[in-house]
Amino acid sequence: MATRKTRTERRADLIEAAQRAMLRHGPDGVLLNQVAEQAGLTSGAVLYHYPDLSDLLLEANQAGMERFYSARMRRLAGLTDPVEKLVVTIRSGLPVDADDADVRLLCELGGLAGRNRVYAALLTSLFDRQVSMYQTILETGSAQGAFALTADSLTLGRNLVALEDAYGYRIVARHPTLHTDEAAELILSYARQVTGSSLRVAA
Amino acid sequence: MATRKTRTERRADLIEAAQRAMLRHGPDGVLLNQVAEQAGLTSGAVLYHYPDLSDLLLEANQAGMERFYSARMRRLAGLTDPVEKLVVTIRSGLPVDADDADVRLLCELGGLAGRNRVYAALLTSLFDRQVSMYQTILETGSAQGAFALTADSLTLGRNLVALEDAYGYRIVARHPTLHTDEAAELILSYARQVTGSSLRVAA
DNA sequence: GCGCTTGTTGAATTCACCTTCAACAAGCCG
DNA sequence: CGGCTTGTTGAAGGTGAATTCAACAAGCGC
Repeated sequence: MATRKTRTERRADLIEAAQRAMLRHGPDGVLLNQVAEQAGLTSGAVLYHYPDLSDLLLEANQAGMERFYSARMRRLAGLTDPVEKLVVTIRSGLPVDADDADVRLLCELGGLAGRNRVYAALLTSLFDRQVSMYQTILETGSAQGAFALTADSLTLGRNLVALEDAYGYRIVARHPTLHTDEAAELILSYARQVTGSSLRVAA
Repeated sequence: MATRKTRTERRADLIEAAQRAMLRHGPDGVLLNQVAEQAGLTSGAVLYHYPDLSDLLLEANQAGMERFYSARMRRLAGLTDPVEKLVVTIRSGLPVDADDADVRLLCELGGLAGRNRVYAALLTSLFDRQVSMYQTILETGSAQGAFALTADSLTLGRNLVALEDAYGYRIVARHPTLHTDEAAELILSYARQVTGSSLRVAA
């Protein structure tokens, strides 16, 4: 029997439980009882807080996306060197390993997006925000003379995010030789070329 | 009442029906009756040919992947100019529009791959085969003096396939401004840079 | 045209999940 | 401490899907 919690606490628990359940069973295949099990509750209790399961799943996925995006921004916050910013940001766009929860969830949603307009819109927005993030890094670095960009920042930003995304899928699918380090190096090879920088952090 | 067909014909029908049903309902959410409906049969008839639905789904997805890959190879077959090969191949890796059946199915499977080792292996294999395809194009072009590659062909091939894949997801998710033409141009911008070629087909 | 194999249906069964709800436990506020 | 709100359970009922199977139709070999 689960300990009684306040409305707010329980809703936060349920969002995490829903994320875990979706990782196991997929965002559209997940069952009410599976979420309840992850939360250590009965299905009735879940329904008490979220009368419609799809509302809970949507909130859980939005929360997952925001966590991913804000973690990237937070890592960026302390840095000033454009080269360091770019290198760190490329890393933070990749899953740490094949079991990375945030990226696995994003990949699941990517599949769904073809037939679910809501998730499609959310992912599109996330993509565009990440592109903007890169554009800011690239243009700032360019203005400071650290980068000599070979194309407009929109093109470069889109390609950088695209590479991250695609390698995220490969890593999550457990490619036997293409792990996080290799993926980062592949993206860096592109970044070096289009920034004209060796991307070595100044001493 | 469906007309009676031979074993082979019906199995081919069922594979197509399964593909359509998966496009509507997702590869892991699809129901036996939905496949039957697409085939114009009852669930019993489907089960007669495929006692286990997951076998049918697997065959349908393998068939989808092979069709995608072999269509790319076929488009390549008649060409001799390395520039033309590269340009055509980049195009053939993108969905024609957001409703492109083959790519939509591949995207669905990409999401699944995080928790299904079989589909993960199939997609990994498809990725690697496409990388090899690009490597051949790039190295042949390089040997013929059409390209001056800026990195090893494995790096470039992987990045080209990665870009295709990622933009496939964006297009399928109906990005408002990033359509097939724009995606092709983004990938071409990368290809130009790493081949040192304008990628204009010689007259 | 007869009989056998192959393909298909429709109904019956079973099972899993969702949904609802009456009962009850835990705090909180008077 | 007594009543009220809030959170939770467990069981009951309803629904829908998978599965099984007896019956039947369509062609093929003879």
